[in-house]
Amino acid sequence: MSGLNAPQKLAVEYVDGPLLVLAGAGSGKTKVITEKIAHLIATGRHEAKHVAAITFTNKAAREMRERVARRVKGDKAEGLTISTFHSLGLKFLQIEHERAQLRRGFSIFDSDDQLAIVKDLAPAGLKNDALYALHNLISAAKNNGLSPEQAAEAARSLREREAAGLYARYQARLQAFNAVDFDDLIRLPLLLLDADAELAAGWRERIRYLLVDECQDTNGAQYRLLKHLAGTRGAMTCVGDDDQSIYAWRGANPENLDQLAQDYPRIKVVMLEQNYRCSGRILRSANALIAKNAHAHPKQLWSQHGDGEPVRVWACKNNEHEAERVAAEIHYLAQAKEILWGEFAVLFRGNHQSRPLEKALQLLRIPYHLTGGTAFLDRGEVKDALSWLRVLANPDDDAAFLRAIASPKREVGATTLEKLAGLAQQAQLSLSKAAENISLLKQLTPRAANGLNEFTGIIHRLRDASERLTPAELTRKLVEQSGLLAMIRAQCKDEASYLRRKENLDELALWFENARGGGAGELAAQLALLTNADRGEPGNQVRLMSLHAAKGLEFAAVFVIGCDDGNLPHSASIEEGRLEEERRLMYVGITRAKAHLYLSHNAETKRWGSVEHLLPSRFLDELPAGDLLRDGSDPERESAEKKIRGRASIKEIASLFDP
DNA sequence: GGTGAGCTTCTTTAC
DNA sequence: GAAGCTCACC
Repeated sequence: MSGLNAPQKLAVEYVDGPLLVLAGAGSGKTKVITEKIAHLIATGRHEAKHVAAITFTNKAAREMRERVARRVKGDKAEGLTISTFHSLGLKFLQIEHERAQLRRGFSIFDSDDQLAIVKDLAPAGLKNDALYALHNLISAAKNNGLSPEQAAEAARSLREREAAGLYARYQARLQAFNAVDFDDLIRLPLLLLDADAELAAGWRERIRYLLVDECQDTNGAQYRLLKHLAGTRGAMTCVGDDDQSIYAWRGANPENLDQLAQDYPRIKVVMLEQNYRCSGRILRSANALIAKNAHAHPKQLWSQHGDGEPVRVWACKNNEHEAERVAAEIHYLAQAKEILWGEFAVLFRGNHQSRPLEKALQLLRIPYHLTGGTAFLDRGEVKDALSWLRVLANPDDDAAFLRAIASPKREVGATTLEKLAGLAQQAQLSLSKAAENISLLKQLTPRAANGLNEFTGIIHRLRDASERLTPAELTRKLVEQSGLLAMIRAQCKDEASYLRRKENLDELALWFENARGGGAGELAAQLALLTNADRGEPGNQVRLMSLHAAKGLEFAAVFVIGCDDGNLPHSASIEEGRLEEERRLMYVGITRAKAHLYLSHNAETKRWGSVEHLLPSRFLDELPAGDLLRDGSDPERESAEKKIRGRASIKEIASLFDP
């Protein structure tokens, strides 16, 4: 174990009881976790198969897996669990599915599927935001580990009581579909562990040492789950930073960090306050910003680094201008400072902000990798194929059936489906099973029955074949036999768009090829937990991602774009009084940078087609003026720098490639 | 039952 | 400014 400072060393070596590591940004917390895993294994304290590290994003899990692989060689790391809370919950449910009253191949409902249930059950005519609100209330109850009954008892308003009633029916619907939603991946394991001490003991036997990253992001249910896994002996290390709590909107409860000390009075607390990442000016900016938040336990982050470059604050005309400046500056810095493409990151509040950037980077032939969002899984053709896989694995998945039966169209329309739904309900069957039922089919028009028969036939053939095929092969076969490929071919007017969509389907199959464990159904469930962030290896490419996705990463040069009031902080968060979380988000962005930091704002932006005027983010005013270099504040320096860069516009740089 | 024109409507973030 | 929805029409 090399290169650890005293508190880091203490955190790694302390294994005699529960440990809380309060780790400031850039203080080496991932290093502590990976070193600790290596330490636990190397000292023979625990075999790898009894150690589990939990993170919040798949990306963080992968990052940690890579770092552990570099640190622990050979088969020593065999059986080590590094996964997200949700992946662990999924694994738990796939093993314990019977106790959870789920059948093998159960589906995971994504946000769209979930909302569709709410829409179906809620009073007709509710607007989208009311439906979202209801779903959020259900989700909040689940995140607190409440059952529908408990939610009803806890309800403090009419709205909440109505939502609790809806929750009960929502859950019944999921049960009927042999499906779970994201929240159930935490709630159901918790429910089972609460109810069965033996089961809990069994899982503690499997997971004898637990490490939890980003502990401030745990919600109520996750916190109780981790207590189950750690048990009363508290064989665990929790790492967290309340200043980087940015997930309250999905139920995260940073007070869980304090709760730990109450639940484990013997807990040892280690503070990591030395920042190894940021230059002096960057760190001072971050410290000044976060000091505006109320703190129960203020940290003092310090660093041995020199001042470094000033933090640049750019006033841009609009998003295109901003993107062009960023691209040109990256182009310049890469040459002048010999910074690799992969050491640049452009961070933004919303994923849609990447578009102008992509254009500008393409213009300059700068390779980039866009992570974040769920764009891949949201592609229509990918959803279609996944729906087919879900029906194959889970005949009770009505949501998947409804999508699959309509892609491609086979003369089964809304009228038939409504009729089928009625018949299915009477017979207590799922849609897919009802469609296989001859006597039920007789009650439909011959044309509709034909269409359903055709569908059922294909499903049966694929299901038979699925036993001999790998998930990847099954996916490829399905794409052909379902008629999906032909449908895409017919829909696409030009060859290029056909190929692009076909490629997405190829990529789906490829993902299955590289994934391990389970049949197509299990893999399809795992896939539901992935986002764009988890696709492909980002090579030596400029990284484009949301501020949320950037947590835990570091780069030589960071551009935080769109520092506009209303965007960062976001207007919705301002209205809901979540300004401190927005400030933490900005803090996370700033502290990703090692040497070069750029914060840009815009005079105007286009929103839904029309132009909107903007003011700079209020957070920019909270930064120490002495460490900033604002546009226009130092004309002499600016003109000197312009001379060094030697070019006026991105067009001129681009013309070097395309004369 | 399927299709396209014309209308409305906007989750930021992610498992 | 795109995506989804409704409705008239084939």
